[in-house]
Amino acid sequence: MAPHGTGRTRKSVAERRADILEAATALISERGFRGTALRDIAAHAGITEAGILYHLGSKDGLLIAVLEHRDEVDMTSLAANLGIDVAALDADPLPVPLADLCRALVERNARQPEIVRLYATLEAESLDPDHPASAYFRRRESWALGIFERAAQTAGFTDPRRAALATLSLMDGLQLRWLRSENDLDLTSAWDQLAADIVSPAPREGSAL
Amino acid sequence: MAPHGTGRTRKSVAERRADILEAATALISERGFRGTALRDIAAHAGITEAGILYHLGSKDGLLIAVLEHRDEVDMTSLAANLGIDVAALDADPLPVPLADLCRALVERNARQPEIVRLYATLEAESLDPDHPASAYFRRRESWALGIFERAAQTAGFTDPRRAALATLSLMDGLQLRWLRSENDLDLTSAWDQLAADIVSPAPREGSAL
DNA sequence: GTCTATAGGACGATAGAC
DNA sequence: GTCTATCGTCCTATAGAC
Repeated sequence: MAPHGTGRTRKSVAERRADILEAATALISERGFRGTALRDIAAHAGITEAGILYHLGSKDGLLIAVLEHRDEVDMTSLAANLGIDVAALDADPLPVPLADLCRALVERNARQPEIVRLYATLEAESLDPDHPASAYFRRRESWALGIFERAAQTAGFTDPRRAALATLSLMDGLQLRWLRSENDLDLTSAWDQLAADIVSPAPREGSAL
Repeated sequence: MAPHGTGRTRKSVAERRADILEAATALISERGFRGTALRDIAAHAGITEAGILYHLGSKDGLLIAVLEHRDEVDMTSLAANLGIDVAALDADPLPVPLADLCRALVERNARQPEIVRLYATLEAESLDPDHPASAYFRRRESWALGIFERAAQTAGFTDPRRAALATLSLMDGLQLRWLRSENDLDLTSAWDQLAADIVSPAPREGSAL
């Protein structure tokens, strides 16, 4: 059953939305949300400013749509890479140990630097409580800490919370460096080197975590 | 000898500059550089937009002045905290081991969250090569890697470069989390917990770095 | 040395034609 | 469903009065 009956529209609503979100994602990851004009997004999406506002309501609404769309895509591909169901990402004994979770995330991120930059930029920008994505990133942070903590439990860490905090922080910091000097730093191999001592629980007393 | 002879000016040029830089620092750390209007900085500094441009030349010039001013202040206080001379920060066998360097940095940062936020925000924003602070942050990154690497050498790491990368990344990531949830995270004690296994060289084979 | 006044754009959003 | 036209606001920067 088609969206509606006229049959005259060249692009469906969904296709338009996808075009807009794609253009917005690319530009916002380059210049930040506040540094990107609706005009430029419109030009890249082959539509006018008014057209965007018709589909997304406002510039803030566009940002939220971009983020939620990325979440959907990313969760699906993450689960696929881990060989588990999307729903299993919320399971309490997470069926994946910390090292595998990190490896999958890093591998995926290495393939999409623009997206990583989008999140890095917005994560910093949204530290301001007045930023439209502030609430979104607070939710996201506690979700991330949660899944990392469950993965650390699966891996057998004595202090899963601490392991989660260390791993997440190291990953964020490394990705920032990778984004700045994309040439002389390979994200995946750098991660493998740096994370070796953090990502697996201590074999015995002495190298704690 | 006073700045000049009229004796009528209520505030000296240096004082004006200081007022402007202080207001700019506070606002830019809240909203990012591109999200902050000259108008607002002027209002907070008790001056007009034209007044700021007279003193700093342009908005980009203001940003560079803010960053260079912070560098001056921060280098001085860092050296003082470490009990060494400012010039010694550039010495090649750095007279300070990695753990002490990190501890001093974290302690200082814990006392000035707004400044940490300024750098976090700008560091992300300036990933765009067109950003006015892009070159500044590239220089800063290689300076930081350099001093961390020398501190790692002093501490006796077998792979100082790797230790520097890991430590810097962990610190940046942790500070980002601290900024987002300032209430339930004490930066200094969190750092002490997370860094324990990274910041000192392995006593023997098994917990590498 | 600092101000007022204003130029000259870019911005997000709305109204209404098609 | 998408456009054109436009509003009102905000922006950086300059010129010139004081």
